[in-house]
Amino acid sequence: MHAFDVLGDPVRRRILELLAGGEMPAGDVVRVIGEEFGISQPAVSQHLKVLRESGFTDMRAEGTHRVYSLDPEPLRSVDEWLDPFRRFWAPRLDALGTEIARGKKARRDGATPAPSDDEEQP
Amino acid sequence: MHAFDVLGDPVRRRILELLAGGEMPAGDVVRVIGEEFGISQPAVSQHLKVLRESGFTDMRAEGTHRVYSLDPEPLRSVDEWLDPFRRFWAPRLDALGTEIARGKKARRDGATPAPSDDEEQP
DNA sequence: TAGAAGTATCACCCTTGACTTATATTGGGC
DNA sequence: GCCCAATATAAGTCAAGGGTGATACTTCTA
Repeated sequence: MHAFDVLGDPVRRRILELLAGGEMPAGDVVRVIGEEFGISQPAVSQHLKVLRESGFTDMRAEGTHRVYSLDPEPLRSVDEWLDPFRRFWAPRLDALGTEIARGKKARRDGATPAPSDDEEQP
Repeated sequence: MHAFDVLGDPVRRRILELLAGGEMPAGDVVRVIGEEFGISQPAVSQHLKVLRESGFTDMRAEGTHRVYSLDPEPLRSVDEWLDPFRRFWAPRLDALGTEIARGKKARRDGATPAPSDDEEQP
């Protein structure tokens, strides 16, 4: 399952938000999510499974408890996917000068400004 | 449809990448996506509809053509949703812009980017 | 005005995924 | 050793969404 599919479900997004606050046993997740979304223990368990298998969480056993924690890797990938778009709303971040220069130059040359990535110029 | 659901589809993600390179008539999108994914014109048109209705794109008519362009707002929301998680992979969230600039500079200077954070100081 | 190009919409099929209830599994305490 | 608590898995239902071919709509052009 692709990272964006995983994040497509509001329950899973909420679970990740919970885990961003620190590790948590499955039971606690079930309780909170159960209250907030009105779904059963198996439903939550299945969401935890998806998160686990897609790499969003780590899990360790502690007695009969399963303690879940956030693994940021997939979120980081999502963040990276956003990179080429970021220039649309974060003009001052990163290589703005370069981008503007290229855009102006391209326009001067009669081309459509290229979007793709940032390389620096001489 | 929630932004993350929209992004859950690889075809739609690809269309957004295309539009990040500049506005494009539906026909061009159909051609490129058709080649890359092997799906029909109606399929692409339906994806464009989803993108339009969920705010990811703007559209204007130009004769019989429909010219699509990127609207960054929803992607920006996604980016914001990531904020609370960024501390897991971005050192010094409080100065993110600065950090990115510094990283770029370091790379330009020929330094190998360190895998772990926290090796530089103010 | 007819016809073609460009695009959207319709009606339908099929798969996928998010639930449910019931049950299996495993560890701790008595 | 038993039983309960904590969690996972199984089996089944249902709705949503993505695909297709057919068709409608609109605007240029001959």
